[in-house]
Amino acid sequence: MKWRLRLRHRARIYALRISEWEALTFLFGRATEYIFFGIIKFDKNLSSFYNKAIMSKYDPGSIEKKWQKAWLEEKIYEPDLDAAKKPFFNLMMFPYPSAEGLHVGNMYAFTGSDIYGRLKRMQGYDVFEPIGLDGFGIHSENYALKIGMHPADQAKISEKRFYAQLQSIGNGFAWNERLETYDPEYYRWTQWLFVQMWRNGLAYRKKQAVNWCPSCKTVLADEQVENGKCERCGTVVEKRELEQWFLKITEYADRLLKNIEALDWSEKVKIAQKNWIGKSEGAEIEFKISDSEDRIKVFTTRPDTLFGATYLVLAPEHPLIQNLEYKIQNKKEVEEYIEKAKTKNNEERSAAGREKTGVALRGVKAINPANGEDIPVWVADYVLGSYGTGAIMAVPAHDERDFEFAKKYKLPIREVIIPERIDKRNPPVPGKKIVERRNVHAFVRDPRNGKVLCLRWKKHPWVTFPMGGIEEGEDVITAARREVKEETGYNDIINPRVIGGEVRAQYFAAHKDQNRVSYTTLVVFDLGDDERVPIALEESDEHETYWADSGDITAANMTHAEMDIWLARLAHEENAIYTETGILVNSGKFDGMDSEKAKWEITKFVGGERKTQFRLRDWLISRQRYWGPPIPMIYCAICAAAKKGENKDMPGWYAVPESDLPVILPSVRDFRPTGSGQSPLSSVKNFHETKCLACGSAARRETDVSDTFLDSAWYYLRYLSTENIEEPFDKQRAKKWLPAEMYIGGAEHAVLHLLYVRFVAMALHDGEMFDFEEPFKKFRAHGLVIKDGAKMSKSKGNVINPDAYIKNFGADTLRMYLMFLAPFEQGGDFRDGGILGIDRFLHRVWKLGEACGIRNGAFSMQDTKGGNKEGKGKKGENANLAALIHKTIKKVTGDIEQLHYNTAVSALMIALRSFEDNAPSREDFEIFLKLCAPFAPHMTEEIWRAILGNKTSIHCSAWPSYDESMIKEDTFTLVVQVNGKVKDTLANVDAAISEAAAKDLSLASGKIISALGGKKPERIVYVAKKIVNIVTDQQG
RNA sequence: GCCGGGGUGGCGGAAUGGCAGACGCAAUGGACUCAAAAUCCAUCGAUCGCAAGGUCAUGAGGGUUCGACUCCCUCCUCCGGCACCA
Repeated sequence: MKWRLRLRHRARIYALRISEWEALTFLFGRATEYIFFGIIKFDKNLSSFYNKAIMSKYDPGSIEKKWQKAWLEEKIYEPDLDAAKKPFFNLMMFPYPSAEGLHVGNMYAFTGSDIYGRLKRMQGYDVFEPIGLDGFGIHSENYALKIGMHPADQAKISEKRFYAQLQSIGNGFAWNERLETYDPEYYRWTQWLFVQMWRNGLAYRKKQAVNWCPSCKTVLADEQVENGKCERCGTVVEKRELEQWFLKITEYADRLLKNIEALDWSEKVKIAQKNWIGKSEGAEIEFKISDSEDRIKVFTTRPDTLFGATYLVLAPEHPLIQNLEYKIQNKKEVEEYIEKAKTKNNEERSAAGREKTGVALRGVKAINPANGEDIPVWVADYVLGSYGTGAIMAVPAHDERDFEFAKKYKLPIREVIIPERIDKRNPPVPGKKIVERRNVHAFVRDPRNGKVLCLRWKKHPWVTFPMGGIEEGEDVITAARREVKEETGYNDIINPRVIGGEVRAQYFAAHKDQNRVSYTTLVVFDLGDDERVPIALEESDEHETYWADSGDITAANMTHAEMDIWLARLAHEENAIYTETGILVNSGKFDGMDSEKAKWEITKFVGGERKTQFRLRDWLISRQRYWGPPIPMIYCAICAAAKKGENKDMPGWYAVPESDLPVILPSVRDFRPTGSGQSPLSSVKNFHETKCLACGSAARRETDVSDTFLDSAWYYLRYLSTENIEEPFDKQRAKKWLPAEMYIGGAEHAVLHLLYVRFVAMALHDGEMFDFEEPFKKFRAHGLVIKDGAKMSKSKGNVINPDAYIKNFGADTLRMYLMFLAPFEQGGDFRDGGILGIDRFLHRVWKLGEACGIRNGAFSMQDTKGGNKEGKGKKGENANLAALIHKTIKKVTGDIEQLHYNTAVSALMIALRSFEDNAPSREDFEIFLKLCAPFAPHMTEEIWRAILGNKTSIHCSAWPSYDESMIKEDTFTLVVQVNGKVKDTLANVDAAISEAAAKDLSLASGKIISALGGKKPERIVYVAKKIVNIVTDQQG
């Protein structure tokens, strides 16, 4: 595709040259002709050729470079960070420099963000749009490893390349404030941030099972593991017991969750964060161990099902297993199971279709505190050690996982919650007697044709299955058989199956004049043979028997209020378990109670405690890699032995004093990851050997580096004070510029960067560094640029580099094309073909600009005659043009505010066409040019300054405002419908027309008269300034 | 499985209760040209019809409404996110 495009483009340029040459020769020819004949006349044809000959060609290459340089010199994108009156922080996610350089996906995001910023700048805000590089981290390090370069050298190369590319796309970046996370002047403060966390008790070290990527040879945070795989390299992650540094993000779980509600952020990011934080409300309940002082605490969100808890399960990591050793009779078996569970990697543990495994702790019994029953205790790896208390009560009747496990190991299943339905067709009548009953419904199917045995009631509009009450001492199947025989006479019914448990229903039984509360069981039979016994008269008086098609057995056709539940259970048969809330049964004194109420009543009853659990876990920030900021901590073994240190829970650990920061990442030749759980720095003696700050004895520096996401968790703050060597950021400036007005970036960071950055801001807020808790007022996730139906990625080989497109068409064309593809927040398909449409558009704008310039005398060789001729005699059109201009201002402004760039561009295209037909005044054209400026900053600047002769940048000019009264039209097109179908449109109807007049006008239309065909209008609907709908009596 | 977001011409998309397909791409025809390119003009959902005009069309089916791409219900399907979280 690419070659074809290039060819076309070359052909175009070539053709352009020819046409210039042609124009010149033609001009010479005609000029001689005119001189020869002595005719002093410029005809229109000639003047247009003349124009063509003198006009410059739109050459984005030179124009773009020229203005990029001029903007830098004039500093038009550098707001005064201290004195700005209307600060507007327009932030975009900074890129991590990758091997391929900037790709179209990055450019898409930056352009979208920049257009928004440019609108705000022209609206009079002091827009601050900084840029930098997130250059530390595994991503960059792996690339350096691959090409055999040192990451620091590689960074310098990437830096140059990225900045050149970022320069070429024409964004209004504040280049003075750029930053790189690997710059010691930057990571000095990343380390400072860690020290603040440490001092505030938010950083700690702990040994636990962590995610280890065997390919990246480092540990990872939970957020960096996707489906059990490393988000960087896709390798299956293992569990390793390691001592690591964590940041206590869980301490902020509740606030992080609560604040989400009020954020003006993309909804999908908010939802992803909510899910990730995963708040669950429930209870902690203690189970005593028989003949022991030990207790097992479980967390459950369903304490209402406690009476149905028929066993307990401990996670393999659960510490109590060690305590109970003396009681466990099958110790060896249990130990083997635990050992096996440990070595299982995440994939095996979570693979689809996995089967649950477990081992009973023989000799250990727990006591269900609700009913005093002895229940078995199992160990199984479907229970996670890291969530809740690492132990659960299993309620197989009401939990799918427990059900699966109980079925496999033949553990008892006891139903304690049943659904309830209130019959909408025969609702309970207040004041009537309430009678409780146990019922059966018999579902009898004829296996030959699938038909189902039903009753049609004679005195009531009911259709039911054979049904009735269960008599004293009778079991459900016997009762169902009896009812079928009594009511229908069928005697040979076989294969009885009870489907699920009881369902409670409340209804009014009209034939008995009482309200019923029924507990009904569904029994399914197959029909054996057609033989029937005679039925009693009182039965046949009540109802007739018939066979219904299985398709007619629906909740709408059948009278049973439980029908929807029956249908769901019939579809699943034996696996029909009920996991929702309902009414309690088999639960002693709580029988009949509503689940929601029973949750807390039962918790209280057994002395449990209400508890909130979060799914979120602490942020693991150590990395056993080289390319990152060393964690600024020192460990002294002597102090540790003496239990001395800055934090009594972690004796021996000291933070590097702020005055000693940064701890410089030493330049070492061998920076490869070791794979031993130690960082490469652990072998650099002169790095880690140091003295204890407290006692002066030999001590060791921490050799792990911190996660890249810590670098990016505060970068927006540093942008404000890149020159400041005294402090990480200037508090006054932070107060002035933050929270940022707009933040644009990818949705893939929903639970990574966007969660961490909120956490860090909250922690700094609590450390009284600033007033706000949330750093970004508004966040919008941009869509992805798709190529050939797939996300752009190196492995798919469909990454598009913008450079070639910028070279061929110019950055302006590419910018506008990207924005025109699809709604910005949705993303779109990058196809080579579409760009030509924008290319044409910009050439037309250019031409119009030059024509305008000529008319206004901006060119030395002016064609006044031709210009005047075009400009005059079209007064009638000008009123419409004015309305269009105001409409376009409104549309473009509104669309940019909402990031609907594609429709803004479309509005500009419509306006351009009208301008071409109507020869706009200079003022009108300038308005149009301003509207284009955010999309095509270079070309509009060239026209604005070089052609129209303005002295200052278009990007600092005032955004045009519109006048609502100019948009209002005097007339409108009235659409006339007959029975909802358009039959006529009446143009130029007075906007002030009355309803009656509009109706009369419509009825007078010839087309309408014939469409009505003599039928009388029954009703006429009129919607002001839009539509008349004539409804005739034929309409149903 | 659960939670989001989609499904509209040959293609990208527009229209959030009122003329479905704005705008653009591609395609076709024409003008200009010795010719080509560029440019300009016209056509461009399907179908019936010589035409006027009719009929059908926004994933499928139902519903609400004078009127539904738009609101409600059921289902199909694609794309994201989470996934043994008790």
